[in-house]
Amino acid sequence: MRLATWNVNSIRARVDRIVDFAVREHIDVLAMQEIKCKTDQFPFDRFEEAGFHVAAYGFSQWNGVAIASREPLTNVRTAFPGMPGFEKGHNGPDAPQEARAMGATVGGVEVWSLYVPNGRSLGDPHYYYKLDWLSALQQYTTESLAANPDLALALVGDFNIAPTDADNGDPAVVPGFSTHVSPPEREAFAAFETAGLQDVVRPLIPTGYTYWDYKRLKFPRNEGMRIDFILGSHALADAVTGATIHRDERKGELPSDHVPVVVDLDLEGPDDDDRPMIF
DNA sequence: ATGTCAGAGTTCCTCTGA
Repeated sequence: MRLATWNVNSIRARVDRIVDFAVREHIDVLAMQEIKCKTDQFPFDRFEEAGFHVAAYGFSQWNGVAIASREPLTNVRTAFPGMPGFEKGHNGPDAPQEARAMGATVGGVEVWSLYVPNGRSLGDPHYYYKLDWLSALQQYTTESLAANPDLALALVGDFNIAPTDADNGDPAVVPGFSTHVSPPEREAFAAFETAGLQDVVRPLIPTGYTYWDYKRLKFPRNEGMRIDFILGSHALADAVTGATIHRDERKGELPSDHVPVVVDLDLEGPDDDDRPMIF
């Protein structure tokens, strides 16, 4: 299985290049974030013509997540248990949930397409919403893997966190003043490792960014950030055979400000090697 | 220079979010 994640920054603005990419790169499962449309505005037909099933979820011009898959998606969910909401500048137990998470099972893998809240600025209500949201996701992950330690679980998407200083090449993002690099955000990211997940791309691609702001020639200057990740449980991580960050997708006409991150998975597992050969 | 985008409403500009 070839699994990809991409913050597309509006599916309608660039559906051509997204479907072209999925077909050209033989993507089996494409998790998308920031589709920026309502569910019924999603260009389902364009994906279906190319041979994909799609589940999409959005209810305003902001946020929105989707998963396209060669195989049918089952157990589609539009929130993880305990997912906090946000409304009118404040978070809290009564605030409505946003369209930031979609879970589905495909090919034996539980995949979550995630658009972690941006945080806006340190101390902003949105920043605490971000931390709460990550905490609830970590709790869900911990409980899922406690109940089923061999679950093939993939949390993929735009985490809006640069976990190390090497992941931040944008001089406008300053430790102590900016979101994405603050210790609480980095601790929230590291907590997924405690929960039993690992970044399955970094061992194969130690450096490089996945996002470059549109402003101020950030891409030509390579002042980007690594904020898009594929985190996997041990059952998923054991199956990884390759990874690619498609930096070229930041080039050309109408690019998203993020590029796709892809992993190849051999989910047949070691049992294949034990199977007797029959001639 | 917060120098770019995308979407929607207050529409052929201004606002919000990123």
